[in-house]
Amino acid sequence: MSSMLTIGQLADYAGVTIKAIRHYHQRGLLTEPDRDSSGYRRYTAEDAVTLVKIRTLAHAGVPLARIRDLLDADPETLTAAIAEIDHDLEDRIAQLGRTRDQLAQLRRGDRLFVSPEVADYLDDLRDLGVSERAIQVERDGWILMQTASPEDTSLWISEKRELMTDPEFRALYLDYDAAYDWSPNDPRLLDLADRTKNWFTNRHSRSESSPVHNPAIARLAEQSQPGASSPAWDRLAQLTDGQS
Amino acid sequence: MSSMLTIGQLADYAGVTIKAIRHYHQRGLLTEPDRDSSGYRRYTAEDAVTLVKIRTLAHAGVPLARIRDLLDADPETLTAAIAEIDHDLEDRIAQLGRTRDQLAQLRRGDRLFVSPEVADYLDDLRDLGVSERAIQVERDGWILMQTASPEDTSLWISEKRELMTDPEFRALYLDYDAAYDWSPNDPRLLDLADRTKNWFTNRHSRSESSPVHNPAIARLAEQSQPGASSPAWDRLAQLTDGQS
DNA sequence: GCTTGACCTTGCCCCTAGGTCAAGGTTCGA
DNA sequence: TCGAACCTTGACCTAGGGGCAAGGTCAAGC
Repeated sequence: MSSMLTIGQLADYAGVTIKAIRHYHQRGLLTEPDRDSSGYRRYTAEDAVTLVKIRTLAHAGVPLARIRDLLDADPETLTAAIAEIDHDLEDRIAQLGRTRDQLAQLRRGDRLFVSPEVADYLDDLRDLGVSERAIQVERDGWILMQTASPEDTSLWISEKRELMTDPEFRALYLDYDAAYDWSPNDPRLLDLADRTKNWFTNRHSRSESSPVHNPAIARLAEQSQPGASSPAWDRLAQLTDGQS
Repeated sequence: MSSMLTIGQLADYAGVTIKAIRHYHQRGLLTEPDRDSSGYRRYTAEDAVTLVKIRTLAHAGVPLARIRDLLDADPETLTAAIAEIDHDLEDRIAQLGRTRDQLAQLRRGDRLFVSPEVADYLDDLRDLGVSERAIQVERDGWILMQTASPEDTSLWISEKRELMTDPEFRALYLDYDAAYDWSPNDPRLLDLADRTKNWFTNRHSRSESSPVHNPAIARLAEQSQPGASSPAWDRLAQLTDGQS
């Protein structure tokens, strides 16, 4: 009977590779057909139908073992299974859409690496004119904070945000940022150290001190990064620590 | 420095498994960090950033080897690569949508297994009142035909369609279908055989014979399927062959 | 001080869904 | 009749981890 298909013809018809068909035989999805006189596999139209079913389910991401079971399940079970598979597919499509969004964020900056509220905060710093170096140090600090106690991050962020509403603090922040590159002998360091001590004193009198105001936190985050300090900052640390 | 992450903390932060991180170390995607005094890996915030990048690209289906290259590529190369990856993702989403359509067809019938024009033809047969058995035989025949010479199928289908516009042929087709279950001694077989011979005679006189009119084709397709003949049909074959 | 549970370490084999040779035998078309 | 295109089995390879074994370590509670 010449009206039977070779494995290559079957593969072309169903849009799969020969290797895939042999794999399906091995997994018991498609029964091995009879061989012709030269040992070639010869397939029927029914095999083609089964193979198209297999291909469709496999493209939908159904594991081969499950496909095997579905192929000889009763129609209701099959219908229910297809509904479920379709649902999964819908979810996966949505997930891929989300991945595309993340990919777009990856292209644009660091929004992806921290929680949205931290990202907003970093954007605000950027608007204030804070250097990229400082922002990176901040970002890394927040990442560490989030791993340590994710629930608290939100609170800490809002406290830091409030702090930033104080013009004097903002000015100090920016000056510290700028001072990073100064010479340790720069006379402006003395003034900056003075203003820092004053700010702390006033702050203490105005409200109870909360952990976020502790400069140790900032220093911790900074020091976790190599190159996060500078001669000028070391000098500043001396000037403020020595007399507080 | 306690502000460094253990592998578990890092994994939680980035939303991957510990095993995946170790796998990324092995593949050179993430450099092995320093160990603490007890041999535990200790990670920095920078590692977290890198890991989130890796996770995002991996979710997008980028092979790990490619991710490794992208991680230390220059920004333009990266941007171009991301654009390309995004494109692929778009394609894959579209493909999954198509798979969903096919899944829906799988649920509803055999449309999926043959080309649309064959499916339309089979639907017409169904409307004509042809039995499901016969339709299955037809379907399998068309599948074999499509694998043998896909380009010609369209032509053959239109010829068969035209044939079906002949009321006498339609009647013969339906009667043959019905005769499948008859007893080989059924007197109606004689009449059917006569009408068949007459039809062929008239047909021959009306137009030149084209291959599609050759009943051998139909018989070939039928015989490729076990149970595709019956005592009554065997008798009919005798009655028509014997005298033609 | 001891236990318990949660963490970390390396190493090994296992999985899916095939792809890629290699080393032949077969069939088809010009 | 000859080369191209097919078919056969077998063995090995791949990505992206999962799971388990057989430990070492750390922090909390009693």
